[in-house]
Amino acid sequence: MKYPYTQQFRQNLVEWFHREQRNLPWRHTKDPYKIWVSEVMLQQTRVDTVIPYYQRFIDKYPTLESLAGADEEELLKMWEGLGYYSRARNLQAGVREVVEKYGGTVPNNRHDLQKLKGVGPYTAGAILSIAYNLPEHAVDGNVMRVLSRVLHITEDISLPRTRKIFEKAVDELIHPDYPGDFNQALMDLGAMICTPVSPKCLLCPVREYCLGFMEGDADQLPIKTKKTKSKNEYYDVYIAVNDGKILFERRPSEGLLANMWQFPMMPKKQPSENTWEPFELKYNVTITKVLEENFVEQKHVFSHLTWNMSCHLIEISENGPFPDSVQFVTLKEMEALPLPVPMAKIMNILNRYIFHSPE
DNA sequence: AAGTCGGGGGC
DNA sequence: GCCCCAGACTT
Repeated sequence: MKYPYTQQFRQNLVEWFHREQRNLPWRHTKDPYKIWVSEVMLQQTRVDTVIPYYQRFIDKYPTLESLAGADEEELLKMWEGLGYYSRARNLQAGVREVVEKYGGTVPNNRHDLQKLKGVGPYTAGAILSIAYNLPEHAVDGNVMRVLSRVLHITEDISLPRTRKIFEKAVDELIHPDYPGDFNQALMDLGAMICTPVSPKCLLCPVREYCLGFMEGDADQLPIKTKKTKSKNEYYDVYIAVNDGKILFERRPSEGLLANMWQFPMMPKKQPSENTWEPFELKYNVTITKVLEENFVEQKHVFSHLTWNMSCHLIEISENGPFPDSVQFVTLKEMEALPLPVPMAKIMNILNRYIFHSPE
């Protein structure tokens, strides 16, 4: 049976949005480039986290051309702490494609947009509807949650194919006069009212048209089965000092935390495994003094794995030669390098140790 | 379809 | 601790 409240739902939702929408930095522009930047940053990332990054990023790269010409390490530094760093590289690659193939104008059709690096079905729809005011669906986790309740859709949203059901639903529901506002209204509703736990149905502007609310099981939706299991990884981390400089290395250009910088790390199968000699061999250094054998134990949880790091503070002799990815850097030089959060944590502890140590 | 890819906030 | 977030890409 067909959903009978299409007209009222879309109208009440958009009217509510026009009254209650959040004041967000990227809502003061229709520049497709800036909308694009915001949407990429918002992938799997909360609004409150993104806001300061977005503002710094637009200040530094105010135009598509400025981002196209940016230095990659500087770009990564701007993204530092935001996570999913391939987003930054893909965004720059996409922007460069637009400069080269489309003369600097962001495409206004789904076909060309989705061919750009880092632009998938959601981001394409968001750019099209918000920047170009076109009636295109932009289905994310938020929209699936809201519409699973409104339309009482009980398909498992953890299955990739389920997204198509919601895209079709949006195609029918979307407000033809305010497509961008409609899509953003679904987001705001999901963020403020139709929340994952304890949805505020009594405050909802469209509860009269919500099948889930009528059934009384809105808070049980959406159905999501798949659960992620994470595994433990163990490392020795060597903070290796020589003449005021610290041994540092750039991670490989692909995979986890690609191209970001770290203290040298030796993977261990067991926490008890000893990697001191393998470390000397791998990095071609000699340990001359152990300053703090157990400097700090640091744990860092990623979405799919956990790093358990045993950090050691040592002095080494500079043997070399070293590959390009390995360098001695001063604390000052280190500040300019993009560090993943687990390394920034260790860095903070090291700074406190150096500058505030009681001894 | 399942894994990979960060980090933080809320409970 | 666990869940989820304005997802995309690879295999």
